[in-house]
Amino acid sequence: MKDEEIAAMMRALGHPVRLNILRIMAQRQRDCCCADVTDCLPLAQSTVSQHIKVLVEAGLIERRPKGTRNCYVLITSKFAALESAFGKMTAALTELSARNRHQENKG
Amino acid sequence: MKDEEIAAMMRALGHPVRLNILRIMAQRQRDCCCADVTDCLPLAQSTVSQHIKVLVEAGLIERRPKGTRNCYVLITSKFAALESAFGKMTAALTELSARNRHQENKG
DNA sequence: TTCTTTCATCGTTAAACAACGATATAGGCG
DNA sequence: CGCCTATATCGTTGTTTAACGATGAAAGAA
Repeated sequence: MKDEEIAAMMRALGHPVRLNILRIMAQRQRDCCCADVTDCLPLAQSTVSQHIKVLVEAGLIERRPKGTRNCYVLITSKFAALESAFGKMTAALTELSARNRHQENKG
Repeated sequence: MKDEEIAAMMRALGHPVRLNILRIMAQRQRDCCCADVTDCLPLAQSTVSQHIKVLVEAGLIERRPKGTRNCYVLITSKFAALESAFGKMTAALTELSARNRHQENKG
């Protein structure tokens, strides 16, 4: 996973409303459409739709047209991939950082 | 860890240059100052300093004045905390999402 | 066909971000 | 003290984001 892609997903997750939207979508029994999310938030429908679009474009959720509504589902594989990539990055940073501190103590 | 804090860290990580800066800081042997980072990037010093500020304010790195320079070190505990929070969130989302799909298949 | 519902998109506004060059401050050196 | 170095901050510019109300398109009901 390239930095650009990781950063794009992080950016999509970098807004509390969008974290909330993801939880609402996950908690919702069965289908979850835009109106369901809007009902749970003090935001205009257009604003919610815009946030949803950001999540779709980041590849974190999927749109499924269903009659007159659009249902959204999480793409769990993408969350897993991001978690893995982030974990690897954190491990690398932490390891290098620790090694440097070790040398610092010696010098 | 609250959504607002998670989102703030995610936002700070949501730019490829900042991911790069973190790697540069971690890879660097011993101290890492602003000039060291700037040397590795095709960006103005002021721009790099600004990115560093974002990382400091997100609580991901720490500034340590050292003579005429400022050294920066990763706060590994914050990375661990974020990784943990993100992992929990992902697990919750995935679990709920899977349960809903299960019920969907039944209904 | 006509009305209703759902929702994405448009247009707007204000705020935040990203990049730059220029400036200012603070620590060391002569 | 005066000079140099490192770097944070200022001011500017152009871009992106976040929020809203209004509009428009598509599916279904009357």
